[in-house]
Amino acid sequence: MAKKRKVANPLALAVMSYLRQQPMHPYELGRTLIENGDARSIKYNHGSLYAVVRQLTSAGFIVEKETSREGQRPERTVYALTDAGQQELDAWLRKLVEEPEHEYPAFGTALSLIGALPPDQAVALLRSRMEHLAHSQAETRELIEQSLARGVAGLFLVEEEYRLAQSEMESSFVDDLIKRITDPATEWVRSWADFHARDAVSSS
Amino acid sequence: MAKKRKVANPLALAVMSYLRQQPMHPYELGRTLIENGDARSIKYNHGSLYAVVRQLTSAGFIVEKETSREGQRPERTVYALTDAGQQELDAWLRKLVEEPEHEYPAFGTALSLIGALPPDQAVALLRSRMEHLAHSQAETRELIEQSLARGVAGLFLVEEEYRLAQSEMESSFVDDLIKRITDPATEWVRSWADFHARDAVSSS
DNA sequence: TCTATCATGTAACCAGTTACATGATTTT
DNA sequence: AAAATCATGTAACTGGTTACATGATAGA
Repeated sequence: MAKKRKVANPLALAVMSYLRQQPMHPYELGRTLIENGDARSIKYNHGSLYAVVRQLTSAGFIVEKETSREGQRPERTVYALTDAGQQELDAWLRKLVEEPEHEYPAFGTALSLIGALPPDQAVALLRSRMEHLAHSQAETRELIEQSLARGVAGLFLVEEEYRLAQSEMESSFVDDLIKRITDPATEWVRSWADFHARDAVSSS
Repeated sequence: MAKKRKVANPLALAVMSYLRQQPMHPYELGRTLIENGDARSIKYNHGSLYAVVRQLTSAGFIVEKETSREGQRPERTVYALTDAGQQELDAWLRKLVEEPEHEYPAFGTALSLIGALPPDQAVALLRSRMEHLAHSQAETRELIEQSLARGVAGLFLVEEEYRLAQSEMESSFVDDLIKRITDPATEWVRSWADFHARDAVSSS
């Protein structure tokens, strides 16, 4: 039974990673995350950030370094990474890079229950999905090009390239799936359609 | 701002989908989910199931149909899908099939922070990942074949095929990434390495 | 018969989200 | 000078997970 991380939210990983460069206060962490574009791969939520910072603190991975107040603004508490934090960051990141995790993408869920829709409807929806995918791919490609043009190093685009590759593979998968469903030679479509034929009759 | 679903947990979708076939009690829903293999695409947790059932009930998507007690076993409460539930199920499933969602796969997170590791370590870990991927692909392929051999209809394997396709694309992406990192012609690797060279010296 | 596993559910706890608060700065 | 937005944080709520409880059945 794999030891659970004391703090499991990916936001915490980003927080530790930023704090390794330099101590910061939470709000600044959030801004960095956004500006940096990391919020595209790590779900960011203002409220969660403070929660995560609290958790990291009580786990001993970060410490309050100083508390300063400017004028009448709320206090800004600056945090720094501890030694334990360093180690946790390193171990966690390595694990993430090395070991694939079992995940639950929404489209997987959709596919596992798609039988609940009649095949012709499923096909129509899948076609529509293809268009959505094409749009978002175009956007991602543009984002990558613009970034390169602005001189962003390739290292920071790998993650977008990954997103793009995923999306492209999904497109071809869906394309193929549509073909299979609409191909009269695919035996299982028959029973699928029959199953729904009953419904259609009884609900009319 | 997209209307939020009253009940958002994917488990709820599976529950409604099963209840459309026939009324059941929660424990049976759980068993079905496992036997059926749907737990591979929908995260299942015994406790969450009861939570979700409660939520669906108070949202009016399912109702308590009867409560029976056999011997001294705990009561079994049987639930049935309501009309509102039917509609919610249909709308939700369609949306899931039609609209790609922005997601946060763990490897995306890893890639967005991989710069925090020195490039040679990154490469070593990525190589190791390739092996893990190969193993899990072999398992999935086997699962698919065995299922086909047992006469499972192709419709119920689409989701595993999707998982496999994803994993395969990840393999080729990682393979390519390793090549780029180790290719001396890739300019950005230089600055990446330099960045870590400082660390290595200062921590010695 | 003792122990494990199945069958079924409840309750306490915790992580994460939504909503609120409030001074400072910029825009209209 | 009113309105909007930024900067910074806290607090209440809720969804989901872990842990507990308990009778029934099956293996050792």
